[in-house]
Amino acid sequence: MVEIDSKMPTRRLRPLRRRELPVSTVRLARYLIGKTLVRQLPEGTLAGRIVETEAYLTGDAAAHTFRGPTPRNRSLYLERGHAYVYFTYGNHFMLNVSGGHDGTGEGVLIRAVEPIEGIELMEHRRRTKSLKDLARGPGCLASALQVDRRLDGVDLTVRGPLWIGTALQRSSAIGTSVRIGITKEVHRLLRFYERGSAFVSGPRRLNLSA
DNA sequence: CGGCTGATGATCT
DNA sequence: GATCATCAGCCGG
Repeated sequence: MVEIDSKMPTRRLRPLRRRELPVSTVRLARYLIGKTLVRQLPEGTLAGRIVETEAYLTGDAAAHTFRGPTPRNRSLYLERGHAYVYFTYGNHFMLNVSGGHDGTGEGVLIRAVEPIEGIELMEHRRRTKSLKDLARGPGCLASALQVDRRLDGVDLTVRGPLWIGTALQRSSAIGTSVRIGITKEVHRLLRFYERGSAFVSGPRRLNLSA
């Protein structure tokens, strides 16, 4: 039993309840650091510890909702705790958690996780055995966890194909920086990461101070 | 490690 | 037609 448990750590988890999620999207982005992202597939369970997030807010020119609702971004307007998955650069899916109340177009981009469970499946999918590179960066993360548009709109607060569980281990200090890969609102400090984690993306200079 | 570049296609103007 | 919340590969230091 002990052995099975160590290979399936997500057995000990429960989904986060919606009322536990901060309504403030900035607070949600910080809150999600250290929590567990779980992907359940017929072949097994994949899971990782969230180590890097970014907030995208109302009135934020870098947010997909800046010009209002469109068919693509409608999931961002759902009550907090739903998935917004979109496709970009011709190759990659990105996973967000919707923030705020129903009708508020905010979200948290999940940029990196520390692999916890289903590592062999992730290695196969990503075609690398470098643990730290399996889910480092939002496109890599989506590929490793087999996240695609079919998961757009799913409720992340209930056990299902994709959900967010409680933390397995406490997070160390959270650092703050500018967001990565955007061309607007570049100065805003809306990226959050676990300090000292080897699984965080981005240039080293963004991963030092608080 | 940091910097640069091409790939690739959905989305919105 | 431009843009894009990226990545892998390649180069120089």
